[in-house]
Amino acid sequence: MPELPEVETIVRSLAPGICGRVIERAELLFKPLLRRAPRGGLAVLAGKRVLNVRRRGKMAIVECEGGLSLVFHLKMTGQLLLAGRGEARDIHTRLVVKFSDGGAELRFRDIRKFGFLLCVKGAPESACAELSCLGPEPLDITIEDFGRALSGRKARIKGLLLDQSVIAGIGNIYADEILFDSRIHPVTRAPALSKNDVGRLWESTRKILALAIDAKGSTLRDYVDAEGKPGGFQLFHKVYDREGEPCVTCGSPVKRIRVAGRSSYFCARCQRRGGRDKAAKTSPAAWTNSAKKR
DNA sequence: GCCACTGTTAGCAT
DNA sequence: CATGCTAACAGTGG
Repeated sequence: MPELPEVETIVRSLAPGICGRVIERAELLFKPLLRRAPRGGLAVLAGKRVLNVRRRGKMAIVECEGGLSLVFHLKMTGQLLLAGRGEARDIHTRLVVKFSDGGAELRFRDIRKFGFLLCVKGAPESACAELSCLGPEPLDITIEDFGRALSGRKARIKGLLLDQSVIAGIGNIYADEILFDSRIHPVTRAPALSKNDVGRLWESTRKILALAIDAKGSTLRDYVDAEGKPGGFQLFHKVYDREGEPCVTCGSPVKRIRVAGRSSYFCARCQRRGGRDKAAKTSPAAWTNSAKKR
């Protein structure tokens, strides 16, 4: 489940535990996890110090000496965990990174085996397509660029929010929560969004993701941070996984439909179809145009 | 037991 | 090109 807030929480909880430490060796327990690596594989990491841990979209990046980086995608059930060398590991552990100080090791655990790891040399953003194809970070993007990202698109807004090349880091849970907060129906096509809609969507995106990070992410099932602690934002979900329960705003039952191949929860009364404020209907492109004028 | 469903997205068909 | 399904995997719940 790790979406942007969960990966951000993982990165923040992992960084103090491994930054500055020297890697002794990495044990790859499930070979297909490693999608790409320099010749010789993960052995190149031996003796390298961890310099930094950061997030891009839903990916976690561990930057090491020698221009080497580990890029993790956790997909549905991946976890990055700090664990003492003696701590029991289960059959779902796919990678173990040991440090020469003999302290806590980094483990990648993944039940469904969808997750992947890249070991790249050089600036990760230019060294791997998985990162370079990502759209802007939702917490960094300006309202003008957000409108620009949607302009010219004809797909349903929910699908676009989930499209990592449009905007990076949003997944099924937060897409639904963001759409509810901005009172936009998930099947609304981008061209039907008014300027006002796009403005609210931008604001809700920032608001929901920031609140979720504050709460350390949402734990539905597998997600925990590097210390094994669950998040708390699931307690604040207003529509996700609440089919049939009353809308927290108007009391009408939360609906569930299929959009972009995913379960999508929304309130049919609060989230009207085809964009909200028809009177002021303006395509997302208007954001681009009005932004250029200023 | 069988079937539907799950937080993602690459790959393929339209 | 953009868009929209489906499969990849393992587990859970009806």
